[in-house]
Amino acid sequence: MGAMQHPPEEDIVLTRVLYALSDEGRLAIVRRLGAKGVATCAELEDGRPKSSMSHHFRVLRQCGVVRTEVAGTSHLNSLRREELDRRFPGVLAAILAV
Amino acid sequence: MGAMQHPPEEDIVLTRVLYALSDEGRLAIVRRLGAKGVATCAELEDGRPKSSMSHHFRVLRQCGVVRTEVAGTSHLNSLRREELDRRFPGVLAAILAV
DNA sequence: CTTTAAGTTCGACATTCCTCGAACCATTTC
DNA sequence: GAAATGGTTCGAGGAATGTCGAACTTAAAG
Repeated sequence: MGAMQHPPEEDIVLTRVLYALSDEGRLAIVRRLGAKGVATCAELEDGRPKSSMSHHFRVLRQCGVVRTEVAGTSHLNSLRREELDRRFPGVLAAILAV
Repeated sequence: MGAMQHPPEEDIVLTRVLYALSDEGRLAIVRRLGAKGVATCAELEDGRPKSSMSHHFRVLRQCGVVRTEVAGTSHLNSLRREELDRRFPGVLAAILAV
């Protein structure tokens, strides 16, 4: 199960990113991810069932906000900061700064 | 029909703003509004029917992105830049800069 | 090899949302 | 006053989304 679906940098669409971040739960995930740097799905679940978390991570992945690397049975998630900042300078930073 | 529904500055919620801007049509409206400063609904319709435009303007209004002042039969729309920038510094600017 | 842990996928249900026509309301204009 | 203008509101249809349980997959551990 190697390659998670990550859009290439140039295919990242602003409205999709904004949509992904318009969900409180997902924004919370992104904030904590921004603070921790890297985290597994399990570390960020907040009482929500695994299937819900998986859904949110997929949304974040498909829109290009999060990168997921498989490490054994765990998935290591991190923000695609550089790519996002090149494509939409300042957007993620401004949102995370709130 | 005086008072359009505008949330006070402190009630503006980031996720709602992001959601409002996650629609291509609405983001286009906001961009053109940012460029023109003030515009009536009719000026920004882009082939879409009036009811659709009205819907989008209401979404933008309710989340605090747009302010609408009634002037006769026309509605003058503008961005709530200062309020948004106080509440979420840099967010709107970064998005509009893309 | 069996069990366990970490996530994903599938399916169902409820909710929300977008789109657009039709009817409706003020305000200005003739 | 009547017609025209600029928007809003209502309602319906259809698409997308979030939530969550259940079953499944893969890798590590025993």
